[in-house]
Amino acid sequence: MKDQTTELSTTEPSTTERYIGIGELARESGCKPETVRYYEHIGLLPSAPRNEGNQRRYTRAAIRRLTFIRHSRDFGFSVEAVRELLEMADHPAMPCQEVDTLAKRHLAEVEARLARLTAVRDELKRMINQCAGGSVGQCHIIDVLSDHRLCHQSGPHGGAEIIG
Amino acid sequence: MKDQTTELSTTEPSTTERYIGIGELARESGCKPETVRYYEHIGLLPSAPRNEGNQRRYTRAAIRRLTFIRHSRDFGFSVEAVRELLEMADHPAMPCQEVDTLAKRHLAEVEARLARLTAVRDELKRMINQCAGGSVGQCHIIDVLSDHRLCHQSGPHGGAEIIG
DNA sequence: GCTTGAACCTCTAGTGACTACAGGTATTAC
DNA sequence: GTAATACCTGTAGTCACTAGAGGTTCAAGC
Repeated sequence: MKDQTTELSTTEPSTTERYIGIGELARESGCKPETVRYYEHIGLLPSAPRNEGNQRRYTRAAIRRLTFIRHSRDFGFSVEAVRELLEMADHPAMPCQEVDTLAKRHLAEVEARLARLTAVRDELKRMINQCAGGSVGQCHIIDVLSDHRLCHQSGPHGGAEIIG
Repeated sequence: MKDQTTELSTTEPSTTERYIGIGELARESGCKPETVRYYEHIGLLPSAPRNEGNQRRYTRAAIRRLTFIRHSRDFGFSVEAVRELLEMADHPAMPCQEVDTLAKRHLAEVEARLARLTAVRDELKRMINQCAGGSVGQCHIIDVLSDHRLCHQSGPHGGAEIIG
């Protein structure tokens, strides 16, 4: 189940390994060349070695590291959290408690977002269903948006920044 | 149930209405003075009249309009959608079909986000539960992040930008 | 060897929806 | 009169990229 390819550092290519360009790396790991350059710029990926024409050359190790990054981002971890996860993944002998803590904290945030988003969905559904379809002046949707007291939820819904 | 305060335009204060400052307006409608100025800047709120000292003065109508904006934003409507909703609310005689369409489109987006966020939550839970608590090298969380094939979900989770 | 087109390079600016700050002016309470 | 607070404008920063300008390098075909 577990092999030796877990290490995510991109150092030391083996003697005859094939190098790939940034385009192929991007395709293989599901992102764009611009994003790869951006990740290098902010230090999630190490500076890639260059060929004589100043173009970046990558090995398979870079694909693994970038895939890890993309996958972590897909899970909603922030770039800073990904930075910490990479740091941990680069030290396989360390205890994984910190990884666990990070994941649990993120889960808690995801669940909070889910709760707020669910409340928003329910309220949206309710206001759409109650719209009788007349003029704007009689529109229940506009009413609810005008007056918080018409909401079934008690508190505010949580702010747009929280629900996406 | 319905009164004459639905109109959201901030024109024509009645002869003896009390004016309030930007701070009180912000408090009353649940946002910050900076945000009020920002909304004026992007044209969601009309330019407020000023007193002799160049400070903005508002009436109750501004509170209603700003509350509508904040409430719509809390529901996750984009600023551009809020702009359209305000335009509609300002014309109460028009049919409310467009309002309905806007709300339904937004509901569909919210439901899509909910589905992706739920998938992320389930996968996060699974990987946290399967972590035996040893070293990073044996950590199931790191494994799953390294290798998409270990996910129960088939496709990608949808991208961080989508889940918030 | 030459040409063409794709891929690559750097650097800057833009996105959305605010938020924060700097450096100044006005109002209000005592 | 003075001190604290509220307000003003304008600019820059946030997050995680994305897009574009303007140029260079590479790979394939002739």
